[in-house]
Amino acid sequence: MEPYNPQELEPKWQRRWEEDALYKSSIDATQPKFYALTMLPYPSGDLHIGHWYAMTPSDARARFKRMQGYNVLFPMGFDAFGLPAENAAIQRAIHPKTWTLRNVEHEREQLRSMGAMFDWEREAVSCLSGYYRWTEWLFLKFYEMGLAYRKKSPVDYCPNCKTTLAREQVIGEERICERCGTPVVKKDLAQWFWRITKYADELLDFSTIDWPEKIKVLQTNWVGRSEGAEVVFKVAPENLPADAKPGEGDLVVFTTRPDTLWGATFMVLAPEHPLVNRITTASQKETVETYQREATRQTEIERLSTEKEKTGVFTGAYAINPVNGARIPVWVADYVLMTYGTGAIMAVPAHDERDFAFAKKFSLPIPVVICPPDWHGEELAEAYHGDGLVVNSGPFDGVMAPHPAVEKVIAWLEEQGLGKGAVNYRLRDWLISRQRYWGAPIPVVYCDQCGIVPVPYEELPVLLPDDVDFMPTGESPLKYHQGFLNTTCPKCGGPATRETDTMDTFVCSSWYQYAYLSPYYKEGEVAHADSSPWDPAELKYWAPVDTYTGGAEHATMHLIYTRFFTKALRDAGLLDFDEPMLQYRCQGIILGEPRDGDCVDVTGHWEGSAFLADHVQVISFKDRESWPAPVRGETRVCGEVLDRDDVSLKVRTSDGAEGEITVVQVGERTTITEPGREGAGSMADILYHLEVEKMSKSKKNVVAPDELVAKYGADTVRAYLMFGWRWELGGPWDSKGIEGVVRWLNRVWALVMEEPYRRETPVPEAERELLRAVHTAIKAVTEDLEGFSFNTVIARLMEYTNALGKAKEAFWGTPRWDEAVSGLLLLLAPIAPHLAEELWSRMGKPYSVHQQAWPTWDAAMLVEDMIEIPVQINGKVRGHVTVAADADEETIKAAALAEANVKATLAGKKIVKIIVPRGRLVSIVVANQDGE
RNA sequence: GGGGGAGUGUCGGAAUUGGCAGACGAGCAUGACUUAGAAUCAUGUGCCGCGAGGCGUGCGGGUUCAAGUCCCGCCUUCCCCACCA
Repeated sequence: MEPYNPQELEPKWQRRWEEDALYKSSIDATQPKFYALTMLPYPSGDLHIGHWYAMTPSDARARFKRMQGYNVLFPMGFDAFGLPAENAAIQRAIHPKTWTLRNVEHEREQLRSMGAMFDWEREAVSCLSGYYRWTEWLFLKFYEMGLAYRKKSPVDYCPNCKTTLAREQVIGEERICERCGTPVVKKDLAQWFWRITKYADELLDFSTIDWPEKIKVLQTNWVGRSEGAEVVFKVAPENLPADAKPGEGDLVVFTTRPDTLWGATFMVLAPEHPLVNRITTASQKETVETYQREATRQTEIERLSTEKEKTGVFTGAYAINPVNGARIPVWVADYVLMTYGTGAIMAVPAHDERDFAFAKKFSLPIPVVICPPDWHGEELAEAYHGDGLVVNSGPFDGVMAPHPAVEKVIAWLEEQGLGKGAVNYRLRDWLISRQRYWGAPIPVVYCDQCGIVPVPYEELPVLLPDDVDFMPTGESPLKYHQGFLNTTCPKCGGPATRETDTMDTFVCSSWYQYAYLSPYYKEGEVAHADSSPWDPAELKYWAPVDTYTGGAEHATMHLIYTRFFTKALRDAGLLDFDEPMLQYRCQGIILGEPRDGDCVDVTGHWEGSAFLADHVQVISFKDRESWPAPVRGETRVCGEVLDRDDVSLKVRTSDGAEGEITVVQVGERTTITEPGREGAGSMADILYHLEVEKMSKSKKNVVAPDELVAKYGADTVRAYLMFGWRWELGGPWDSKGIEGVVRWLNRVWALVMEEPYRRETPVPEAERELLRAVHTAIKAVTEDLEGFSFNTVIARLMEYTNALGKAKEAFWGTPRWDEAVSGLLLLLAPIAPHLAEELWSRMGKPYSVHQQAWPTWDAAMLVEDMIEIPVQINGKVRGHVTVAADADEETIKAAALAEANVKATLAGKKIVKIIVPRGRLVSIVVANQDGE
């Protein structure tokens, strides 16, 4: 038999499919459309196994949909603007464009080797002017709509990336940069923002989309809507400066619990609150100013202190509680944030834990909660949980809190003119300015006469100049490019300067799903305000995306931005739906495989507790069988490397769980050799012991898909990535597990290619069984592909392959066999497209397997004639009986009671009842003779 | 502190949504074919026990004829948010 040779047949079919434009997608009104999309890669130079893990199941599903009769669009492109290109330019004197396009070229080839059904005619690369002129166009549109504005404010700045970041791109408590992990600092800068907050409420509505619960929760928390009231407290008149304007003393606070207003005993302002300096009394001035300075510095330094002891100072001023006229002190404290609510709070120490802690520390009044004497246990318990009846609150005593007390108090505040119902969000407007070169220019000009002037639509694109000098500091070269910088004002014709900031790359990827529909639309033609960035006919047919797949790490970045974009584009009249992706599913992450370290055999001598090495001999972890036994001797140390840095090795110098560890110092004069390796080795080449960790180049635990494809073929890699893990969870790579898939695909090959040595005569029962296996497989594979359960898809296909292996001797050469094997190949086509195509053609079937209809199952074929059902006695299985599948309950009961082991177990027991649920199981309940 | 995942053999993971726990693989063991190995094929493989049998889905309760699955109370772990008023 000719062996299965994926290295030969995969490129062959890839060429054929391309020649025949098999995956070209075009509008066809007679067919239902299906827009399948998977997140596009950033062209960093090499696709890693994670890209394959994300993309191949998505491809399999797109292929499945196509066979089901949908007109499928499955495009691919590159998110090609971004910092790494610019850093490469600085480090290696290569232009970002050259670097990027070279990487695109390479990754495109890698993607082709996957054998995916990407429609390359629709490829879009975001750094090309044909693409980014529409990104600029959209900026102008948003500006026109009032969705883009420029504002000076304290913003997050990454000192390493040398640029500002959006709130979403600052991660965690350490407030580190999403890209490089450097802690960000605050800077006061004039920046461009997009008014995503306008859509805050709409972003909370997921009712029309099928997205994972996890992502919906993440986005909901990110938007952080809270309902409550704004209440106006007035600063005591004597604390206001003489030049105070009317209304200046109004201190607006936001609270979610207006029903606790009567319990407010003091107020707290954020240190940055504008009123602080106006109301602080002369005697408190110095204290307050010192505190403000410290608070500013605190936000700039890392705020890592886990012990968050409350700090604050008294302003000397008082305010009047509007609901009861109480005169309460106004404090300044950094636990109140200027960026949330109004930067001022009323403090209710009886109700709020933080207020309580603050009041206690500074001896501020804490009112005692008084329970009415007639409260019972239940009411007290509720009060303990924050629920209860309102007390000491004027007109609201006796009302149930928090509801309906909150609503009643809000209505009352509005009636009295003291406040109003209000909603607050955690979501901030999206800061899109980046102080870097490699991004889409912000199409705006600054004129001394006219101020901010948008570049006219007709003048787009504002091109990134190629002839720029990159600074080692990373500072944008656009600032020094006179040709780019100096321009004339489109309004008055006078001299003006261009905006040198570029847009966040997340802007480019916020609309790429529409860019694919007609890439670089109308390139070379002049655009106008009423143009469209895409072909309206394509949009009408394909959009929105039906199924989107990609990493969950984008939950509060790309995935929220693109929803915002779609809503804004809808309001601009550019499209007529509300959500970009109707269904979204996310995959997990493939982590590095745990491994032993290399073994080192070191000669040297001891100096104190450290062993100084003269010579290090490395024995690779791959040759574990030939490792010498661990040693810790006077002049020799030997064992597995557990860890490594530039100058030392941690070596495990004893067997067993305890693991004695010896530190080996490696100096200038130490020589390192490895058998089979030319020349002197270096510390960086020594592999150290790894637990499960993320893949990274420095740990040398990266799995390269190209190598796997070269060794096993793309179909095997595809199938293994679908089989090895629950797709949505991911997990550590297992280099042995792939062998199971190799064996399977070889069995599939042999199934079609190898005549059986032995023949059997088919019996009718075997034929029914074969048919049942076909239809069972069709049903399971169809349902599991639909439900993104890729690992069980493969398991079911393996089972089916095994069943065919058993049937082969009896059915080889018969129409039944042909039918059964064809079924397997059709089900296999989305998973292993090359192998399926090859075997399909070798069976003499018409090209192409990918243009065949997906098989359907017949429910009648799934029914078995005889079934084996378990018999339980008091919940334990005591035997099995085989009965006709359609046997009635009485027949089944009789069969069960006649079964030998059941009979034996029942001896001397009294049957209480017998249950036969759905005819699939017999459950007998017995009691002992003595009635127990 | 708040929110959301996850916890099943040695490992990856299955379990018509309450119905025989461990599908499908990996690994391991034994056997066949080989001078030998690799490959392949066959068989076995949750744990304890020679056996009958008992015990088993993070832990403790509960509901039920029947619980990995439902309810109550915990533990561990990962992720997100966090002086958010």
